[in-house]
Amino acid sequence: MSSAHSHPVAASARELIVAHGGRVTRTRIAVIETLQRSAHPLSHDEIGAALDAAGIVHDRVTLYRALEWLVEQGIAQRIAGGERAWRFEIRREDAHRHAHFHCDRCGQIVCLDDVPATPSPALPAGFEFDRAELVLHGACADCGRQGIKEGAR
Amino acid sequence: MSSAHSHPVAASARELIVAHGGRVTRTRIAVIETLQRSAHPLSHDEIGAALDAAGIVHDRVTLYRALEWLVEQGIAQRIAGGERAWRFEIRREDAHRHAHFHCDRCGQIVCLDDVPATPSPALPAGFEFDRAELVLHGACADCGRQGIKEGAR
DNA sequence: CGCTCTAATGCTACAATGTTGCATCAATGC
DNA sequence: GCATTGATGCAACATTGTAGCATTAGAGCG
Repeated sequence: MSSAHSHPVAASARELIVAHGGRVTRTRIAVIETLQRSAHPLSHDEIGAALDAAGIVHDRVTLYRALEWLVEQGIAQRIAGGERAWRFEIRREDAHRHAHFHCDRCGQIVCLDDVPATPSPALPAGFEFDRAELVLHGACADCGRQGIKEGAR
Repeated sequence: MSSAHSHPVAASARELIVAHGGRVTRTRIAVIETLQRSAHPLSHDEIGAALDAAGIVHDRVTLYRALEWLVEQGIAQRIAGGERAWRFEIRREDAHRHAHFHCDRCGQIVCLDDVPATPSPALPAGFEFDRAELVLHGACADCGRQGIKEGAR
């Protein structure tokens, strides 16, 4: 089960880890592969569930640290979802800076590969620009069809 | 005590509350005035501190609920800061949709009134657009001058 | 293969942020 | 002043994320 993705998997998890001077552990491999397989950013919780499903024994803290390391190494990146939990996705060279869509009904986050994240940051003097995060809010295709009620929460 | 702000206060807190069919309480008034006085979005914590400083007795939960109500009524709006805490600001008619800048060093959030939040949301079919949140990351004027080290966290 | 070194892990404990339930208080309308 | 009920305050809990530390297990080497 690794052929039907819109996002081609560039490097193997093992290669990525070694290339960044880290140790190859089951947790890191599983986390990277889970992220690579997913079409949208995942939360700690979702990644943890995926590891459980795959029978990978892991600790909550270990998962946090594995993700922290991936972000530090530039392998993955964090985005601030609509809720107060981080979400993670593999950093792909092709569509590195894209916007995200947050469904205010189901909480799902979708990558908008076509929408670039940052246009022209006209910042005040003295400010140093690093990156932009563009999150569109609304209802996704599934939720939108069911009619929008009671909005976000 | 309401003259030296860059953002002119449109309506009095009392008027705003009554207009939305709510009861005028000391907590709500203080929260609204605090937000109106601030040039940038505030977190629960910061608002709580402001109430304390003003001698307004209040409960943490009450503050959460007051803010929740303000957002429901459209008086205030929430933005997802870089950290996992919400930040709040008064919704102003003039610059309703502006971007925000998050300093990854000091955590401060600044309103970029000049930068519009959303250009052209070309969403996939079936998606319903509600609003956009554009957050630029980097170092603010104060932090940038001190040189950037150890990046975000 | 066995040994060493230390990066990662897996606890436990804790901090910060946010929510729920319920009894009490007080703003509003009469 | 009195009743009604929205708003508060408190306690208890849920979720998300961190810190400290002993133990485990990758990776390199003889």
